[in-house]
Amino acid sequence: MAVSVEHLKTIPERVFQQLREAIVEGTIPAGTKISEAELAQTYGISRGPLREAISQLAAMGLVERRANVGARVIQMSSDHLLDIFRVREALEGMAARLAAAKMTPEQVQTLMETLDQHGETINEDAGNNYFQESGDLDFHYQVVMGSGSDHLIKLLCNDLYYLVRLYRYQFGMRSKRGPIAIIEHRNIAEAIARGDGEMAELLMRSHIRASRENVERLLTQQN
Amino acid sequence: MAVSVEHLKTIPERVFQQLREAIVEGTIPAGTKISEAELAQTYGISRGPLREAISQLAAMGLVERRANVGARVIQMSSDHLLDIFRVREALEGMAARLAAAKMTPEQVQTLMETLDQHGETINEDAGNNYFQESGDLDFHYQVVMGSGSDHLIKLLCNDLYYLVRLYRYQFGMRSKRGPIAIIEHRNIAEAIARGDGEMAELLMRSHIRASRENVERLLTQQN
DNA sequence: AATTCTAATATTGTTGACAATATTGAAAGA
DNA sequence: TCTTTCAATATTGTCAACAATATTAGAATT
Repeated sequence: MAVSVEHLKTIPERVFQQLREAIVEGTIPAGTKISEAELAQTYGISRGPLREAISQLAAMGLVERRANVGARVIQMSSDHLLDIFRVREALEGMAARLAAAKMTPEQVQTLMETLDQHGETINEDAGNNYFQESGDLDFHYQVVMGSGSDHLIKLLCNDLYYLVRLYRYQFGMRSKRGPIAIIEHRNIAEAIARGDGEMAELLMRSHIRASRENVERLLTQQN
Repeated sequence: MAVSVEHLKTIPERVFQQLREAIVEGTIPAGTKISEAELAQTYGISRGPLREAISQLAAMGLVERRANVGARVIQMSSDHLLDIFRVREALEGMAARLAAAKMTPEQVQTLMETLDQHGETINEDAGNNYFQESGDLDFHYQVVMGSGSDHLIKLLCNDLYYLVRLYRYQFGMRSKRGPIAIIEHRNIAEAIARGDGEMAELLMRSHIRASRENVERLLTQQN
């Protein structure tokens, strides 16, 4: 997922982004101790800015920090994961509702084109993999941006979606919901397109709830 | 509002809390430039830990930071304020739903007692002031804690409620919704008590929406 | 062998000095 | 008088050394 890199002005900002990506992709595996000395050397910086970056990671829940002991990459539990889905259901439901009222015709147009593209891709690779990884969040991302709510954008795009990506790397589930999910996406997009916020919220919540229930199922059967 | 002070282990944590309180209460007024040198001297610490504290404040949206320029206390706009209400509606609606499923009888008991107390208080001072300030957030706080969702607790109790308090100090509106609000609180609590999550969510959302619409009204008539 | 204590080591927390950037204000030119 | 330039100043960003705390390893004791 491409990330806009407008202002890597300061070292903490740059290192924060790099560490975040490394953690999300598993380059730094779950549970790993974050050694300040080691990382400082790796990035060729001093420990001051590094510590600020680590603070940010802790604030968004990617690492857990204990005083005088250090930080380690979060290890996501099932409870934690399901909890994230519930927050997403609430926030993204609201985002869809607002998007229906605020999205510009251009944004709606782009959204529809994205869905067309996903439709083709999903036929190509017979389903789930690519979609699960990248396309799904693309859709959600656009809806949230369309809501025009700075708070929703920050909470979802800057924080929660990174946790979602982390979970996908860590748990690595193959969901098979791809074909169904894309239909649900289309229904949501259409509700947004015709300005029906009530319905958009309803459908978005139901979409995310279904996703959560699917994960719940997979979790119980693999344990 | 009393704040649990278990771990002021490290300087950044302690100073973060102190600054947060000072900003919320207006001791450091909106728009004020945060001078690192000055504050470091005030608190008798060096700039390193102070900067970490400021980063945390920026992460939760209490100050805005620009590279090589500095941080200043946020000045809340009407849009910003209304945006917060929408996020609250989404998150607290979900919190109420979960609370209905998860709250222990003891927690429900405590919640009811809190409401009784508020009922008396509100009769005493004929209405709005005390309630608006402290009691209202008490209720919401308890519901969120009862949800058992770590993410909701963090987002609401650690972040958003401070912004809400900041707005109350900054805008200083007298709402007159006190008596109505307390009835709504009671209805929500009863839905939670009988385990009706669906209804609890509905009522909580409607409660917060009414609050937002009230603020919206006050904003347009005073401008 | 297991446990407790202690000293050595390693890691995080904090500081003060230095570097880089932005702001200010006065002088010069239009 | 207004604008522009540029040097002086102040402020933020970064670093490397020092202090405080936690972890580890080994010796002593049971």
